[in-house]
Amino acid sequence: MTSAELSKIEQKKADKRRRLLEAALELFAERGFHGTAVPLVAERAGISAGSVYRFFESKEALVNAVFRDAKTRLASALSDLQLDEDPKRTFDDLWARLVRFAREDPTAFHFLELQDHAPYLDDESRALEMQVLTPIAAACAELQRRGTFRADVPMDVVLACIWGAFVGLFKAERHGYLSLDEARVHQARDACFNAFAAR
Amino acid sequence: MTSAELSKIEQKKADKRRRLLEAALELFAERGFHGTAVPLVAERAGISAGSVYRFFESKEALVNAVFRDAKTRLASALSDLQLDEDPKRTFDDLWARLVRFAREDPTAFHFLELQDHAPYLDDESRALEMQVLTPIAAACAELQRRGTFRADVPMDVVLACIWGAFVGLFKAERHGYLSLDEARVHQARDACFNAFAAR
DNA sequence: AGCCAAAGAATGAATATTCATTCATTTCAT
DNA sequence: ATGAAATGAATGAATATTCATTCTTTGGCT
Repeated sequence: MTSAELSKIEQKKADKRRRLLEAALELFAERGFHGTAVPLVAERAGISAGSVYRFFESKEALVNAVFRDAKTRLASALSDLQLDEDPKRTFDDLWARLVRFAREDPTAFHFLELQDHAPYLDDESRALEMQVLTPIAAACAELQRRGTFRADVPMDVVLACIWGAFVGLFKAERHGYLSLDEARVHQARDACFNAFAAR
Repeated sequence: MTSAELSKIEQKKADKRRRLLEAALELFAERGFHGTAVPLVAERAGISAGSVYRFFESKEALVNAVFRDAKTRLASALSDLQLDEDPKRTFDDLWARLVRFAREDPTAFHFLELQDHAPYLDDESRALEMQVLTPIAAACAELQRRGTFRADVPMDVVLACIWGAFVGLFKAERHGYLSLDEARVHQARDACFNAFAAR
């Protein structure tokens, strides 16, 4: 067996794994963990039910892998946030990255929104929760330090409100209450900024 | 049979129904619909598994009843919102009512947050979704009409952000990211107001 | 009142179904 | 031809729902 052939097989295997993760992401996002049957995931991924267990030792292991995958993608969308001279730019950059993730990976966004803090997530998955908040918190903290954001409102409150508003915005769009063009996304962004801007 | 005796039995039956709805609310909020076994709900309600079906024809019918119950309570917490002379007062009243509901009925709040738009909700339950948004939308619309809120940001966006921020705030508290005293709740309220206040 | 038969409510074991997981068999690549 | 990979029917545990039985209440009768 040549190394080229080996890699071909590895590639095929990796591809199946990817399809499996994607199918699971879609179905879990749509119907929840307990509401999704493993054979259905297998079918959507184009593999047999039995083969699922060649990749993941249990349904729980699968959902944790899906979670880590999605969370990691979100975290990397927020990594290397630039702290610009102009504080508003810093905020705009943060917001733009969030929007980009929600637009480019809407299923992952939906999944993370639903499965957060679920009891079937293991410790390693739990640990990842922070990793996303950290860069957002850092950006907000910097805005506070510079006096752009009011210093009297605790970090936690700022974060919860901004993140909540963002999630609410895209959830409303998903449910058809709302259609978000770029102008509206910018209005919402500026509203969130103004909410905590020092006067 | 006297009417007093009749009412005693009716009362007992109504009491069981209430316990059943409450147990279901708690468990569904905690573990989700598919993650909750009917016999467990029965046990927590202090009745037998079989008796559940004397009250509700199926698990789906049960979850829909729970949903309507919770949604109705939230709706009534927002009914008769006062439109004060002072626009800020109107907003503060709205916010205070939301806080009151989230504090007095946290399980219902949590449940509604999770089960919104779930596929097992029927048309009647879906119809109720609006009922809650309506008074909030009316209050915000009035604030826009009076020029307190900027008129260039669409209603939908204002609503989604404020509701999202509110939910995010209490979700963060539930997850232990945050502890909310009255001062912080007021800060968040004022931040939401400022977010959309005309300058 | 006090008793009794009929109706109704409640029970929880039994049933039917669904679903995660396993494994004997087949397919495929080398 | 051989071993790894894949399959999907078989397994068994879990679970929604049913139903034969038990218990409670009711309302007529003396």
